[in-house]
Amino acid sequence: MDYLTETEANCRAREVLDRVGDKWSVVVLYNLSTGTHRFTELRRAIPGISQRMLTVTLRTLERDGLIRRTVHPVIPPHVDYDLTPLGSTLREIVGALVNWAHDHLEEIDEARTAYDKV
Amino acid sequence: MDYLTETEANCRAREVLDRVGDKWSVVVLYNLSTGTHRFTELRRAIPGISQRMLTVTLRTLERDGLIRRTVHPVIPPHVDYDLTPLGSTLREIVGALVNWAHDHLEEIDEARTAYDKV
DNA sequence: CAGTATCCCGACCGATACTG
DNA sequence: CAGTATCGGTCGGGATACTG
Repeated sequence: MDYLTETEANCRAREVLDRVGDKWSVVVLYNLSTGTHRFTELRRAIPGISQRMLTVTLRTLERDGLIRRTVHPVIPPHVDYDLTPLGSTLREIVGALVNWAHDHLEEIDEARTAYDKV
Repeated sequence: MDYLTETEANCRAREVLDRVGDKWSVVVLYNLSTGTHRFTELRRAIPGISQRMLTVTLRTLERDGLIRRTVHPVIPPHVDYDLTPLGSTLREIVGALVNWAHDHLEEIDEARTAYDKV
């Protein structure tokens, strides 16, 4: 693993990391890692996300060029979301992150409990 | 890459991802990836972080068992921070994330500009 | 179905001052 | 040096209602 200098790592990269690190982006990207999904599919797949926040998150990811929004002009409306090539370069990292969180949930819970006990 | 079911990926893991994904955690973890650092070293290394937020971030990471805080009882105070074994398991992922952000800054900027122009 | 549009509360976080 | 304490503004984000 190469390490960037402090300046490289911390200055502009922080802006980008803020994006990836907001409340819902990683989960949305993870769900789109498996392929194309519609708005309502994502809403169902992500417990707790509000309609507003799903919209906002999707727009932000689209603006950043990470996902593509495809509108099919039919009635009722049909909109598909999938990863762009740029978004696909995040697939591995996002997957690793979600797997890490899943694998270390209990360790973190234990650490918190131990910390709070003191 | 194995994909977790929606439920596995989204429920409890979201709590953990919120931690990793907050404003400063990734940057602090990244800086500690290179080894032990003192409070003021981190403060200098991370432009824009306030004293308060560095303290809060370090406490949270310590509580979650990701970093270790070592107080040397001398005057003036000397406190070291480094990754725990659990924290070390995040090293690769955090490094990949920071490198990704650094490598794709321009693409994202271009995507934003293009999106905003429409 | 896939959104907009508002309202509004609470937390996040920066600024500042103080301390063992 | 490495914090803690307090204040206050901003804004993330939930709830609700409405629409092409």
